Amino acid sequence: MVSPSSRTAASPDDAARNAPLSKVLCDQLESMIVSGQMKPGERLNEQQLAQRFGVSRGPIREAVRALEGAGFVEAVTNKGVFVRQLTVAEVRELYDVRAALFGLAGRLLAERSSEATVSKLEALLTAMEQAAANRDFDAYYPLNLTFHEAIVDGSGNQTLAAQYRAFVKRLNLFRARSLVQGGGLAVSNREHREMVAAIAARDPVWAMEAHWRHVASAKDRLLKVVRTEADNALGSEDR
Amino acid sequence: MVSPSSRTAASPDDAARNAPLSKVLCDQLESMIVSGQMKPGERLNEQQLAQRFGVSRGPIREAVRALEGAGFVEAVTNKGVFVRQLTVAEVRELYDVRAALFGLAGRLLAERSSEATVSKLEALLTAMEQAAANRDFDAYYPLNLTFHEAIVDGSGNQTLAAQYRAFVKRLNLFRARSLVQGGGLAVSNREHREMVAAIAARDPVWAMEAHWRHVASAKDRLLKVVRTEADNALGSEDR
DNA sequence: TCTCTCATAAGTGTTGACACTTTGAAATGA
DNA sequence: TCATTTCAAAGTGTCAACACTTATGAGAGA
Repeated sequence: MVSPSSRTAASPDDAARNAPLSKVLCDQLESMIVSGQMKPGERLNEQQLAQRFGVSRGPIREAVRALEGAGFVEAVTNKGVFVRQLTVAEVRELYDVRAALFGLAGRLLAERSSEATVSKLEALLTAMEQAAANRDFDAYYPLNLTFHEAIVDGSGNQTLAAQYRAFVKRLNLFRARSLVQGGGLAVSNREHREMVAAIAARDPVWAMEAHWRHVASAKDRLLKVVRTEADNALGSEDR
Repeated sequence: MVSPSSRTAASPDDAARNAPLSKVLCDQLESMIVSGQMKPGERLNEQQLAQRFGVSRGPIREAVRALEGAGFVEAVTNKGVFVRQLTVAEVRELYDVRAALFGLAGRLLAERSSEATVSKLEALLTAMEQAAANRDFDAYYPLNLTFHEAIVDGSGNQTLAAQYRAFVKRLNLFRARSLVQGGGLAVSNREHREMVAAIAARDPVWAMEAHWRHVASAKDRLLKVVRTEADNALGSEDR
C-alpha cells in the first residue's frame, strides 16, 4: 500500500539530494547556534539570512519555526527571533531532566547489554583513561562523546536517544559551559568505570543510579564554576 | 532595555490578538490531531487547510514545521505531511521515557512540597476515589488530569513539565489508547495514594519509585489490552 | 537644552503566483 | 486482455511583492 518499492529514490543520498531547503537551512542554522557561531541573545535577521544563503525568506522562516520548537531560538511577534539565552535556573532544570533520561538509558542498557557492547564500552573507557593521564583533552573529548552516545543508543530506546541528544545540544547554549572543559577528568573517569561495572553486572538499579549521579555530578561541577565566576565578577548586575 | 513597559501591549489578551497566524494554526491543528479529529496516517493537505482556515499556505507550512518538530506529524518530501502513526514499540518507548520524567517530578516534588500542595493533592485524591466508587468516568478523567498536572507543575521544573506534557500529548496518537479508559481504576487509585504518601513523607527516593511505577503500570495495562486485541483479531497482518 | 511629535527606514507577517514532482488514469500498442 | 506510455491534474517547494508593525532619528516647540 505504502510500499517504498518504486524505482524512484531508496538510495541513501537521495534524501539529501531531494531535501527541501527548509531542512538544510534548519541543520545549518542549528549547527551555527550550537557551535557558538551565533551567540545567545543574537537576532536572526530573516532577509539577511536569506541573502546569505541565496534563498527567499519562506524556507528560512520554516527552518526557524522548527528551531523554535526544538528550543534553540525564541520568537517575539513583530520583533524577530533570537538565539535562546539560558539562565542558570534553566541550566539546572535541563541537567536534572538529562540526569533522569541518562539514568533511564543506563537502566535499559543494563537489562539488555550484550558482551560486545560491554567490551566496546570498556575499550572506550581505557582509551579515555589514557587520554586523561596524558592530559590530552583533544583526544578525550570525542571519546567521551562516543562513550555517551554508545550508552544512549545501546538502550534500544530511540525516543530516549533523540531526547537526550536534544538536551545535550540545548545545553550548548549556556555561555559558561566551555569553562568545565577538562574539569574533574579523574572524577569523571571514576564515575564512568562504575557505570560500566553496573552495566556489566546487569544490575538495572545500580546502573540507573550510577548514570544519574554522573550527570548530577557534572551539573554540580558546572554550577560551582558559575558561582565562583559570579563571585569574582564584583560588579553587580541587575536581574 | 527590554522593559515591556511601553503603552503598547502588556494586556493579557494582547498576545492572543497579535499572535501570528502560524501560532494560532499550530495550536488549532495540534488540538485537531490530539483530539483524534485527524486520524493517524491521515494527510494534511496544505491548500485544503489554507482554504478551510481562510489563510494562505505560508502560515500553514510554518505551523506544520512546528508540529513536525514536536513529533505530531511526519513530513515526506514532495508527498506531504502525515499525522504520525505510533507503533506498539514506539508507545513502549514513550511510556518508558514518560515514566522516568514522572519519577523525576515525584522526586523533586517530595524535596520541596509545601503543606498546601500536599493537601491539594489529597483533596484531588479523595474526589477521584469518590468518582471511582460511583463509576463516574466523566468526573474521574479531568480530576486525574489535574492531579498529574499538579504534580509535574509542583516539581518546580518547567522544562520537565513541558516535556512531560508533550509526551502525554504524543501518546494520544496511539489508536488503542481509549481502550484503557477506566481500566484498573482501583489499582490506579491505590498507586496515587502511595505517591501522595511518599510526597507527604518528603521521601524523594520512595516518591520517585512510586511515580515511576505508576506510569510503568499504566504501560503494562495498555500493552496487555493491545496484545489481547491482537489475539482476538485472528487475521494475521504482515509487518 | 530637553522633550515630544512625526516621518522615514528596517523588518516581520502574509499573500498569490510560478516551477517542479508525484500520482492516476486514459490512450496506445502488443 | 494486459502491459507500457503518455499526459493532465493535484500537490508540494520556492519565490517576489505587498501590508503592517516596530525602531530610529530629525525637527518643532517649550
